[in-house]
Amino acid sequence: MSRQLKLSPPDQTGVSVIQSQAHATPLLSAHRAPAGPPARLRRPPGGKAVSPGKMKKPHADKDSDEYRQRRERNNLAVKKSRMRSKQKAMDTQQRVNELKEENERLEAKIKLLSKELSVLKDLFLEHAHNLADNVQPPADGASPAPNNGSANGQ
Amino acid sequence: MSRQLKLSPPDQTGVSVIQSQAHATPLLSAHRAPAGPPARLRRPPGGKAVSPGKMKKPHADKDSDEYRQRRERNNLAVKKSRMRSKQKAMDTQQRVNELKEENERLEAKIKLLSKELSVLKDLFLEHAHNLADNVQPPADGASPAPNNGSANGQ
DNA sequence: TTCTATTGCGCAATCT
DNA sequence: TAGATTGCGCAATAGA
Repeated sequence: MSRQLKLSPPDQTGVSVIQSQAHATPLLSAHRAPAGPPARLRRPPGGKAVSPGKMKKPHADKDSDEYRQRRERNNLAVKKSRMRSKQKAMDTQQRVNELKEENERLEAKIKLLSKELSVLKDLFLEHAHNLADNVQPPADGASPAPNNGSANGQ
Repeated sequence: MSRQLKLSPPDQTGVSVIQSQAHATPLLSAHRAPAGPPARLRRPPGGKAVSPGKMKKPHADKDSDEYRQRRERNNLAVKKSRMRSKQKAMDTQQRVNELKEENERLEAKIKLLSKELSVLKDLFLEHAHNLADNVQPPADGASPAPNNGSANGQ
């Protein structure tokens, strides 16, 4: 992850650079691999071909038994790692779906509660009026109870 | 994506299958590449080395100008595709974070509404009692009003 | 059929 | 030292 950010040369632009030498050299060149030729043309059967005593540490000959074992283990590790990566991506997507559903449930609940609240508020106001009417005995010819009211708090 | 599902041998389960032959064969073998040797040992500079007149259609020689152009275009496409893939993964992760926040907000709102509802219900009951007391002037020893009520909707 | 997009793979450099 | 990651290019093949 950080390797790229720390060491590798900018190849994000890529194309042009590669293009210029694409035909001349098979490819790979601006990357790492201090002692790593294209890998396809590497190690032409016949000799080291890379000037002996120059490479830091080829680790082992390509034919080496140890080399193959290392490669094999790494290949397995790579597969494993990639599998995990994909699984993780799928899990994340799944998580999104779950959260979406959860959200819908919560919104529905909010809607319900809001409705209930509204109804109760109306009832409350109505009763409050009734109470007031009772406390105030009807006198004169005034209208008994204009118990109307903008009973809407929502 | 679907290639795997249609043609390639089941390696989604992966590991085990691969493992079985991993050591035996150097590498690459159960996959495609009908005419594609390991690629690392392929075309050792000096000769075709793959028995001339055998391959169905190598498309073009590795040295071919057209071949390099095709490879180059594909390499670009690959980079592009992988970039998209990673971006998508990041977006999905971001989506998860957003949904989580949204959820918290909704839950908080539900908590608030529930509390409001609770308070209002209590008030309502209280007022109902008061109303009943006023309406029913104290007489005898009978209970003034059966104003009870299962005021619980939740 | 051709061209691009995807995907599995192995390699090598790095990271842990 | 070994396993885990990651960028890369290749080849097969899916998709248009």
